[in-house]
Amino acid sequence: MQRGRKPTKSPKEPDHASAAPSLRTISQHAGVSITTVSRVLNGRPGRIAPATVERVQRLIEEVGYRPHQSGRSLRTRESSIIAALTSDPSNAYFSAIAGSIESAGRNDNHVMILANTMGDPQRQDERLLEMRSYLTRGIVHFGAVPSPGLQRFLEQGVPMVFIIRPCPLPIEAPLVGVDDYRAGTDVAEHFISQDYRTYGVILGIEASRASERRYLGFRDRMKDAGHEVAVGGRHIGGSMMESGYLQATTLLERKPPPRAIFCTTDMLAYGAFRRCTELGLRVPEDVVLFGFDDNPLNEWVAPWLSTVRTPYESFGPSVWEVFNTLWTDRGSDPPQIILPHHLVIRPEDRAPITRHDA
Amino acid sequence: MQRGRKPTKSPKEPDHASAAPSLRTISQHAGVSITTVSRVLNGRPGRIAPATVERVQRLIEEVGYRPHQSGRSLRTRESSIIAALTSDPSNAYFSAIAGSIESAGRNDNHVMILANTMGDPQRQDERLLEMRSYLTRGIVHFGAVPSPGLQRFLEQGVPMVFIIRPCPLPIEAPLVGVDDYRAGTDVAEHFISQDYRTYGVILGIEASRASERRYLGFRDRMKDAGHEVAVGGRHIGGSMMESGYLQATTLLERKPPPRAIFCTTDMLAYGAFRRCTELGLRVPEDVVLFGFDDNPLNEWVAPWLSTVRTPYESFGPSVWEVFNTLWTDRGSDPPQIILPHHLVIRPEDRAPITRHDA
DNA sequence: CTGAAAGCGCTTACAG
DNA sequence: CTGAAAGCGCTTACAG
Repeated sequence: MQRGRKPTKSPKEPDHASAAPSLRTISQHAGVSITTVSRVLNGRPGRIAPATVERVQRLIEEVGYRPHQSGRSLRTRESSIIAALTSDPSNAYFSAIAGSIESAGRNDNHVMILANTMGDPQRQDERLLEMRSYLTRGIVHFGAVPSPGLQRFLEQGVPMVFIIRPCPLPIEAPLVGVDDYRAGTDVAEHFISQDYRTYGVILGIEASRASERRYLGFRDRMKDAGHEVAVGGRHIGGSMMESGYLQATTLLERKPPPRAIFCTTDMLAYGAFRRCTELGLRVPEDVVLFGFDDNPLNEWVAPWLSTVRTPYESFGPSVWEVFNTLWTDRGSDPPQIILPHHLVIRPEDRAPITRHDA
Repeated sequence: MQRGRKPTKSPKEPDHASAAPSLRTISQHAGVSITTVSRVLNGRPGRIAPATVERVQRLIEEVGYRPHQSGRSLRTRESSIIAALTSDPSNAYFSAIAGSIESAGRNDNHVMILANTMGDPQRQDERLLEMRSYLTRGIVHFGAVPSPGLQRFLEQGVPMVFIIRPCPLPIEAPLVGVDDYRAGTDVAEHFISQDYRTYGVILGIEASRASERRYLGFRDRMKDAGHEVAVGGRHIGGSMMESGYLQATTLLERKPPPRAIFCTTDMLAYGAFRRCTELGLRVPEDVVLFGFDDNPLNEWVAPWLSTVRTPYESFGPSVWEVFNTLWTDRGSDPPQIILPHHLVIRPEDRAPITRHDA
């Protein structure tokens, strides 16, 4: 099957490629130039005859034409892709936020790539390079770690926004998060008001500035009130739950054991919970666990977990807002959005749910 | 700043674009043609002088060059993107699977787009069209709904694999899942062996063939044994948890209420659990709840939930295997991989976790 | 072992 | 109001 003439067909032609129409397809059917179709598509200047617009639009609709992104972004040097990089993909709270970002992006026809860095600086850099090769318009970080690549990208002005966990480098970077320090003091305040007497804390990874700030706020307020805080340890690999379990093990061996424990994320508290039940301790009757994030599942399966609720549904729109700022007035101060938080004390009085339809 | 000569520069030139090297950058620095660089990059035929290879490779490494995906896929009419479409992004079990797929794709330099269809046929079709405009190499469906677009894409031979929930259309389509019917009978078998006497079931959405099959297997086996099964209702929108809650409400109003309830997914069981606790019923002492999937969080926060465990870590590699089959021998029967399942009965004897390092 | 050239699908000055 | 043409970065026959 040798064919050797000049105007070669496309190089590969997979079976289903025939199905994907191009600008040319539309232009031929409509009897106009591809320029015109492109302009209709983008609502561009150089106004086009209403009749033409309508005809072209109908055609586009009919064949389900969508411009090939590769052609478009090759030309414009810009894509409609944003990337969400995380070191902790199993975190359900992150999933919820990722979902909210994805939804918010929908309105602007953006698409979201999800990538796992495994919390490894080298992999993170690899991912960053990869994302650039896709001309991603923006990168969302959840749990970034310090790395040379991160530094370089930050300096190059690649639009990046950190969610919840601030940039791990000593650089002012765009952020959507909560006032971690303040939230920590709020939890301390609550503990003090309940007069729990003995206190402990279970921490996330060393590199997490969010975890650090929550802890500092908590500890500072406790110290002010003259209370000591026992530290269970640090997250040292494995899952957060495992880590919470191990740190709880350490804490609960103390004499006396802490009556109330602040965990800097719900996942840690889940692990601690298991240890408590193993020891026959009831939560919160014997040991109070206080988490952070309010994982969406809590209200169903963790009625024993008090926590700091952060509005995960708001992250999507806020991240979007930051990106828009970044895309338009580049050069201004890095935008930071601090979302409100509040304490959720459980068990709470729960009203039975009633069917709202039917 | 009017410039009008022929060899125009790139159309837009964002500030950070300078940072992204191209084939030309490398070729100039190396003093070879872009053809050669491209060949080194792809390990292509027409063997290249080892010295050249090395020089080029060093350069690539140095500047952190990665080929622009838009250029590449415009030329090859193929991308390295796979898409995961779901109607249920908040499902932690799905997140776990998505993570496993993403990891598996890593090895082959693929990237994963995550998109939410909201279970709406129209949105699903919109997403499908959009994914085609990105030339996605494959689409993974979790909870697809019947739609004209789905049908069309299936017929056009776009590589798609359904995970857990089979294709909702009467078409044989690639699948990675479990033997749902059999799993349903297994649960029934267990219930019977425990002699729980009164039985109920809480179901997912009508369109879910997976949920349906689990139910049928369960009901058939129960019927064989002469037991009746009370149906709580159907998922009719809202979250799965809410739905489980409402169906449990209905079931538990019966006289006598079911002693054991099979929920076709863990999320439904979570909702049911809340209703049980509201009514002061203990799980599993008063009401046995049996779920499906074994959400990774269960072992930490739901020691009361027995469930059918499906090996979510195996999904990534299996999905990949199916895609590879689809990409190579197109035309053969749609590959289907049935992963093994087993019952997890909780509360189980749990050995305390010990630190494996340090 | 290496390179010049064509062309994938798009957008956008430029010229009518 | 409309179109011809250039060029984004890549891969791949084809020709040395």
